[in-house]
Amino acid sequence: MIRINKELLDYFNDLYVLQTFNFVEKESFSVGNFLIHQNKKGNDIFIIKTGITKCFVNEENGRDFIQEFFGEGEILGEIEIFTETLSFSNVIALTDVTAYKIDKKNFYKLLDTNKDLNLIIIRALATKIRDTAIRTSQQQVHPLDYNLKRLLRLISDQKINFSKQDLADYLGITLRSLNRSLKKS
Amino acid sequence: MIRINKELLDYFNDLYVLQTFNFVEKESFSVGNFLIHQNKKGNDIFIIKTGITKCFVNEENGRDFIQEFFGEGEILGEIEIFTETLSFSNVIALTDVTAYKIDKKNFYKLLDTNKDLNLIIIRALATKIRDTAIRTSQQQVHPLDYNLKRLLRLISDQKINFSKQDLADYLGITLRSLNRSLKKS
DNA sequence: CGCGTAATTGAAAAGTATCAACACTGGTGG
DNA sequence: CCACCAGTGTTGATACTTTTCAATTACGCG
Repeated sequence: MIRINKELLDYFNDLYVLQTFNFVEKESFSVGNFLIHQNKKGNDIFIIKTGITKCFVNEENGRDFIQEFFGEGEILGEIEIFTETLSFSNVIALTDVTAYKIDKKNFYKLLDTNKDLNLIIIRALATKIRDTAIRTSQQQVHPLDYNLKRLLRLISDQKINFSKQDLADYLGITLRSLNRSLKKS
Repeated sequence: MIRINKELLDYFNDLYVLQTFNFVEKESFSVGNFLIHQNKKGNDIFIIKTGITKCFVNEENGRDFIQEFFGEGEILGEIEIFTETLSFSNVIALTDVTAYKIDKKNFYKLLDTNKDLNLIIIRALATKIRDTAIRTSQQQVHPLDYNLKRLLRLISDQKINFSKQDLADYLGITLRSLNRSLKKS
């Protein structure tokens, strides 16, 4: 449930360490800070180096829906850049986070000069589509208890503690329903 | 709700007509035929030239969830190729469909030699992610009546008639619930 | 016409949301 | 040191929504 992308992480670690491309910056975010704001224009992409983030959409009715949790090596902000649209989601640091940052112009330059990276990005996007599609179809089609059991299994593998509200938002249900289902099982 | 991708369509139309790349085939599918089978290995990507397809996941409990309807210029089967996994969904022809087809090896060759195409594919994937994310969060967070009203508005723009079952599967609800909600409004 | 598929509807059961009250925790300031 | 507060978590009662099951009607086509 916390996605990582070792391939991308390695790539940007090298890029940064070897200084083969001088436009990669490193930036830090404390717990609770936003990396990306919904409905704002984004001019940078981030590659998470350490830490965990939460990507969520805030709907007009006040409820949040968590798209996914992103960890090491995951890329953020690329959708906005490629589709030339405003951000459709927020990204917030759940732990302290460090991330590589590149602005739009230089990211395109990097893609233009490094053929390898094109395929790596394509794979990253394809994986995002696949994971998201699988998760959303399962959540839509199965009852809460079933989804929660699966989620609890996934969580037990992680070191981080998720708040109950985040779990509810991830499942697309209310906190009350989450607690009831937890009680039953 | 029926996604199209003019950029990709133009690209492959040219490729086919100008014969600049000889490994693009054209294939036809009649209504109800499968372009892609869930849990099967796929070795080709398709670009829809004409017609409309339905991409849906069949869950073990028998229910279907419709990921999306794809029309002209949309690419199919690319996720399986890029992530090197079995198909996670079915794709079926809702109308008669014609599509360009390229096998994995030649698709990679094409990507390798045509830099333009890399960015076009990246944009296509990014758009898929964005559209899917926006739709699923709205469906999870809003009540049925709200979602149905939005959907009906989208449908009215299309020439094709969707079955009630498909609409229900698209919304992730039962046919009975769809009918009740339709009655009310 | 007759058959199969799609669409409609009712009634009861199951699942979720809403509202509201209360418990626990870790600060912060008097 | 304690009172207070804000954030998080828990629980009950009730209303509402959706599913399940089942029966019936409408429609297209050989």
